[in-house]
Amino acid sequence: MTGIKDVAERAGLSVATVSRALSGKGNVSPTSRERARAAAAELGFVLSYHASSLASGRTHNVGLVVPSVHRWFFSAVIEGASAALLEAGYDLTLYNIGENPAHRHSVFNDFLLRKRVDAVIAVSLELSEAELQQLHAMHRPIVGIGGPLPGASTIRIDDSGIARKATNHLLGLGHTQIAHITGHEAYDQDFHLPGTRRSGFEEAMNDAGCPVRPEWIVSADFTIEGAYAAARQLLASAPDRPTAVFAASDEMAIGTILAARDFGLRIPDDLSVMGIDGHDLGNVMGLTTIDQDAKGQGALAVRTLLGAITNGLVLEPADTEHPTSLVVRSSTAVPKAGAS
Amino acid sequence: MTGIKDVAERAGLSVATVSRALSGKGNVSPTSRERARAAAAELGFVLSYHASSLASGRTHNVGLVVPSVHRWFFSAVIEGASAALLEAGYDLTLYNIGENPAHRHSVFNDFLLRKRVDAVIAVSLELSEAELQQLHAMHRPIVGIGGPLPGASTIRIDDSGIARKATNHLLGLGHTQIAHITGHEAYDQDFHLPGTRRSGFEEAMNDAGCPVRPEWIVSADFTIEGAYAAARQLLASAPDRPTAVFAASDEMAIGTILAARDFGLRIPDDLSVMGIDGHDLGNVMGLTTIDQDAKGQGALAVRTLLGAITNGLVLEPADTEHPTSLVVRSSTAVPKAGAS
DNA sequence: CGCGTTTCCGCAAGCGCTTCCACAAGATGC
DNA sequence: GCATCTTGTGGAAGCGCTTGCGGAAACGCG
Repeated sequence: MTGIKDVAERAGLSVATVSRALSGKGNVSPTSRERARAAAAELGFVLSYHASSLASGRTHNVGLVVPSVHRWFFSAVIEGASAALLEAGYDLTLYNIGENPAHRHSVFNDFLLRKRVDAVIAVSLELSEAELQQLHAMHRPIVGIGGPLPGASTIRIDDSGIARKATNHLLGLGHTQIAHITGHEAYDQDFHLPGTRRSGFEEAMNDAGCPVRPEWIVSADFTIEGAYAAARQLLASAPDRPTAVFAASDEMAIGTILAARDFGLRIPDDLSVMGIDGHDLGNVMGLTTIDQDAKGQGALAVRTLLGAITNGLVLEPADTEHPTSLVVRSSTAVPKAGAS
Repeated sequence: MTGIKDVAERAGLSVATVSRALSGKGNVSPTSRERARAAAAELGFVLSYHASSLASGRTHNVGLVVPSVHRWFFSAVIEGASAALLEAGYDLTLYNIGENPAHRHSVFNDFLLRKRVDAVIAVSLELSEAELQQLHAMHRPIVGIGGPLPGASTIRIDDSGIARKATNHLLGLGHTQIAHITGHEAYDQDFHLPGTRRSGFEEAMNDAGCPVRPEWIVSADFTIEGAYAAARQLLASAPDRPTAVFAASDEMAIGTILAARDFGLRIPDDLSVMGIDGHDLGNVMGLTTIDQDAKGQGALAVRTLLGAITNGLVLEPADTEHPTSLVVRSSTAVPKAGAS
């Protein structure tokens, strides 16, 4: 294997100068810099990042902790973060927690402590006291996405506001009989997200003077499958059916649409449906939604961290609100005349 | 930061012995081993993997190169691989190539050569000569999934066989008017996968004495959206419509089902649809499919690589065929009497 | 032209581990 | 009884870089 020594020899420079030339730090004359570059290129030399990390303390590697890689939000964040990191020359180490508690435990008590990452992005994770402590014990910048993360900077969206905005969209079309699909309570304990969106919904309804019917608030697990089942129950009773459904996520909105079709309901004629997210399938499904730009959130997290790393300053815990946008497609419309 | 030196001091042992005790290699008396462990635990000590890698040449890190993290197959492979790696104490570095050619270039010419990974898993990537060369220049074990990878071990499924199996399922139900949704030619150049599945389809049709109608073979880009558009065209002409569609992937089958619904076609009464994959949505959509266990393939790739790493032997290029299974759900049925 | 600055560069000391080697005991063989 | 293994341990030499330090060369200024 060719090392920096070989490059130095070939370039007729010292190892130190080659190191500085290639990393761009320190004063190196343009001539030497060019010679170092040329020699490295000719030899196909690429720095050993282990050695580099060991010597410099910088790993050029960011850890990304996610609860799952399958669900839309997480894969979108990964996509956004990975592109931004690649661009910056950083590696991305993925820690996919999954369902297994043992895995979760080892990620926090082992993997993250290996001093292999310069920074950590944690996505939608509600951490225990102990986990939080381990995280901070790394003494590395941390950014949380999609959930609170005490002591760390977070990127979030205005969940309550967008729920109001979504509900107002339906109200504005003339709907008054609106159901809401929220997340299970278990999720609420973690991220408070279902509850926040739900209260946004209720506020908007109250402001409009529309009663919120408790039996029209059903919960699911944020997946298409789960919402499909929940929506089937909601839509089962023909005479007493909402004219619109606001789901707390696009995946649940899609499940609702699938369920509606099973009952022969036409979207949006018989039922308007909207969600929150900006899911890729939204386009095919004609889903009206509020786009939260998950990719952008991932990229922003990376920019935040890299800024902190290169400035060497400790990341001040701060909340950044990420913008969202209403995307109107064909799943929402004025309620059919005659529908109550 | 506490280092191995502190542990050694606390345990009353030499650094060398502590290293051996913690790694489990070399001869260490049970007493010393226990003392080392205890001291490490008390200090909350976790090895610096940089230093460890530098000294030992082993990184405890595997690189996973994927074209995208969004599409089902890739995220399933990631999920499977990540769990298996976590289990083994290995880190997973994710290289998401994406659409950007510059990213692709830097992954192969830069990132992978940083000597940070012990092995590489490449998923569904058709590599150029140069990329292949860079990959092999790492001198690390490589496993390919979902596509050929010259000079490396690969894990694959019997594409032709499962296409025949799928087609035979439809034929067995009594369908003769079967359409096929294949992948675009561009994909064929890469993975040969669409072509292989397509010929499996054609073989089965020929064997059954059913004519293959060229206008009933349409292509899409393997996504739900793409197949949705393609299927709309396919299904547009009411009088002359297939009674069944076999899509080369579940995502495309789902797109087909969505399109069929737009035309008021009932699944499976008016149209049987099946795919290949084992997509999570298959359940909700009632999709008959051939499950290829992508997670299992990811896990198998990891096991193969770890075996090679720990045995220190070069991985003999070998093809492993991963088993698949027919999953019959509600999207396929005997064709309606009266349909041609 | 001399002197203080600045720029560029090489030396060498690490970064925090692993592992080769040597060595001291205790175990074993004849 | 002595020679020979085996086992457990510590010393020390790296692994392949980065970077502080000091010297040499180039520069600016009166």
